[in-house]
Amino acid sequence: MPKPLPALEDAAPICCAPLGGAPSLSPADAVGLAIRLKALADPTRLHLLAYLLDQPDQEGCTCNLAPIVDLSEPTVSHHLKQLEATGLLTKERRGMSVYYRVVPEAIEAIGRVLHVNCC
Amino acid sequence: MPKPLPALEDAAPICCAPLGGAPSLSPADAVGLAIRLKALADPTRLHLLAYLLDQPDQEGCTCNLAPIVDLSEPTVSHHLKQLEATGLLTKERRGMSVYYRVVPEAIEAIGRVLHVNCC
DNA sequence: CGACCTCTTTGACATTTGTCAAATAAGTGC
DNA sequence: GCACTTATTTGACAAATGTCAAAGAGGTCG
Repeated sequence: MPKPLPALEDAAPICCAPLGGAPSLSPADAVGLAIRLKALADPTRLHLLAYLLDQPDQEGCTCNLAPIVDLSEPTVSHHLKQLEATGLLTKERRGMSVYYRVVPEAIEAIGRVLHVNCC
Repeated sequence: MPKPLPALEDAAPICCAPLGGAPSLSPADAVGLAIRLKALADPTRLHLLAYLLDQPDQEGCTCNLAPIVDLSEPTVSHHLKQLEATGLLTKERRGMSVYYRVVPEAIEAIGRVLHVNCC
């Protein structure tokens, strides 16, 4: 039985000790990191993030994003929900549309954990 | 049908343009990055990597690692194989044992892609 | 209200994943 | 060769994942 990854609320707060650091990765931190990495580990979600990062205001709405990745709106909605659940995106309703916006610090934070050697 | 992620050979060589960079993430790069991130996105594999990074020589053998993560040897072997397939570990047989060693540059490279804002 | 637009939820389905036990492979030493 | 140790492969299984169509929810505007 593959240990089911819990929702992020149950996981440790934002993980930051580098992977090989002095206080070795605790099991809870490993789970928290894994959840965040898994949210990132999908071509469609990476594509969505990259697209949003390239927008002037780093945001976009579902109906706008679905054509970009060439998937149905429900599917895109599903991906956006995952990205939001892990804090990689924020959502905001404005009128009829819902705008998703990148949280660059969240992406940065994950990147920092992977800094094993150099600066 | 969830597009099956191909083996890494088919994917782009080591990915390095930051996610939000000028040449927006190509589909091939997205797949390559996703494969690597997915290899990382598991608590057990993170645990294994963290443990290996903390060893003086950054290496260990299967029979040594299985107790660390409290899983059967076949399962650990399976995880190690994935890490090796994505270039995060190298393996080397010495006598009866097989030693796996971390490739810190590979982890670094992934971390760099996630550097969205600062230096 | 009612027609319309945008987005999310639900239900279904095939694929992938993590796990183990059992069998197999690779190496050592008698 | 044979017994033994270590590692991997195979086969099975439950759970998670990515996808869509259909139905529902939330807003807008006539």
